[in-house]
Amino acid sequence: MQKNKKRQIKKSRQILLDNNIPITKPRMLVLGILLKNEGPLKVEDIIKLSRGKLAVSSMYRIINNLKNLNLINEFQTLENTKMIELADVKDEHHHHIFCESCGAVYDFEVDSHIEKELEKEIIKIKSKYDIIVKSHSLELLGLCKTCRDK
Amino acid sequence: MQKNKKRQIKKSRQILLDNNIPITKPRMLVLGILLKNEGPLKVEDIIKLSRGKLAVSSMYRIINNLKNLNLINEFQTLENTKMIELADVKDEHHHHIFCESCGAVYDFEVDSHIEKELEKEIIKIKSKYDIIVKSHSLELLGLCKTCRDK
DNA sequence: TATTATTTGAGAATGATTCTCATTCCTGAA
DNA sequence: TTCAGGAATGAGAATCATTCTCAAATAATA
Ligand SMILES: [Mn+2]
Ligand SMILES: [Mn+2]
Ligand SMILES: [Zn+2]
Ligand SMILES: [Zn+2]
Repeated sequence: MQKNKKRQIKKSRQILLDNNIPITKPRMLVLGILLKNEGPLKVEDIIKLSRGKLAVSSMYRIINNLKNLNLINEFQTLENTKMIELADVKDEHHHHIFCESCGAVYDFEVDSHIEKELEKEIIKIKSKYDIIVKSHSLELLGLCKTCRDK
Repeated sequence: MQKNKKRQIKKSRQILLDNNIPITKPRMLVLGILLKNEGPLKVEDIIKLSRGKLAVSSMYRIINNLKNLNLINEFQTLENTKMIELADVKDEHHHHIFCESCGAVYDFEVDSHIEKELEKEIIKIKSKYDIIVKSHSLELLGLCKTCRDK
């Protein structure tokens, strides 16, 4: 576990170095939290997980920071709560499923062949709408097992 | 044009009747605005288009009203502004493309065969994640012609 | 038209996010 | 290693969207 933590610290530092922004305690803290919890987090969660070591205003500033560097994805839950997660590294790409009853969010990937198919289709859109498509997001809405069993 | 307006009024009234909620001036007004502008609107736009004939609080109440009846879709722009549009009627189904530069939002439909393909793929998700998928949303991010030309 | 429950309007209250600015912290040069 | 200058942070005020409250207006119904 200690090993893991060290690796995360190294990784956080590297991310900041790669992006030419100063290595500060608050930024290391936020990255550490995002690295440790791979799923998406609510702003509120990040605040809690930082256990008073981070001002709320700083947290928002840092998140916007990272967002501008395309280091994090942001999306909204069904109740319009903002959620944050580390961005996909190149190649990799994932989507989200929401349970419409309990609001849980799950990551998922589609088979690469359908992702390819999808992308082919998306490229056609350029000609139809005269828009060059840069990225896409697919979200599913459903009912998780726990909620179904109730 | 007058003809069109009358048709819209009739349609708005019918929507309210179908859903068993009282036909009131504010509700007719909001539905009229949503019917007239088929694209998605910001809350702010609806307020403007109602030209002082509608209290802000009422507008929010009515929107939530219609949302609970599944009569409208809601989504967020890139800048996290809420947008609203009349929901797809059965069968029909559409998606959105955002221009990441100017923020414009366009509706689009994917060819039915890929939509089918997509849905097939989505069904598999049930077994993988043990979630029954009810609906999906696909959003594209790109660059529109006007922005490209600049 | 009169009755009654529902809806509306106005503005207060709330909650999330941004802003401000004095203080603290990084970093690179000496 | 120390230090100076510029950038980042913390605390709380300000802003903005949305919800809440409740008295007054309105719609459905007979
Ligand atoms: Mn995710
Ligand atoms: Mn649309
Ligand atoms: Zn659930
Ligand atoms: Zn554009």
